[in-house]
Amino acid sequence: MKSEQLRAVIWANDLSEPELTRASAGVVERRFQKGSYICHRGDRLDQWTGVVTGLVKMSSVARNGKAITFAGIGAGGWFGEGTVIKNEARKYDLVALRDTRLLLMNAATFRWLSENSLGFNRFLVRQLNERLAQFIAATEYERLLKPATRVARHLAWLCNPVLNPHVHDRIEITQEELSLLAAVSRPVVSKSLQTLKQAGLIEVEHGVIVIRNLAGLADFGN
DNA sequence: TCATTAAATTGTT
DNA sequence: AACAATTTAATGA
Repeated sequence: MKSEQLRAVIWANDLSEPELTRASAGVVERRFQKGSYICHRGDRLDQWTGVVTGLVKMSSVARNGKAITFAGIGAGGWFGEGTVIKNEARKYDLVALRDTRLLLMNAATFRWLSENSLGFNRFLVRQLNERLAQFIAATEYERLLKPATRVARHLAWLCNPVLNPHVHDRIEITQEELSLLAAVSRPVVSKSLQTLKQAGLIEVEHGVIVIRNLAGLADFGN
């Protein structure tokens, strides 16, 4: 991939010119159709992955057969550093919820950057810290039974400026996609969105949700 | 550019 | 899960 294309990526700002050149040599773009698996749990997809456009769901299947969603990754988000760093199999499924363009960085390039680029490591620490905060919040939210609260949290996470920097206050997501993320039925999403709208936190358009009050969303139900 | 049609999305039963 | 209503996207004049 050309280094000019990589400049649009959030961590490119943290890299020096030679580092950026090196990085771009190890990155390729791939497209995934709506509904297709990017990888299954147990695969050895040892590539660091970024979302250019689209929406990816990280999920797993529990022993009782129920699907558990960990997180949705939107435009500008990067994931998979854990499997690359530890060189182990994926611990979750990755599904494209809509047509998605991904950037894949091979493991050798990732390791070179983490060993040579201070800026790259700064980015990684910031990202890991933010994700840790999100997962801690997720353990708490499992006990929250109110559907509107679950939907609100997922919307707030999708808007997280550190994890999904290119998602701003306008999320292109259908209620069906949101129901897949929040693990509730689509009618419940429909009702929940109306509740959140009445609370003045969001605006609902067709295939689009506009965030009016991000802090309020993250805090909804508390 | 505008009208017609097909497809997607939403809200409700 | 299935329905009707609404909006967008696609097609062709």
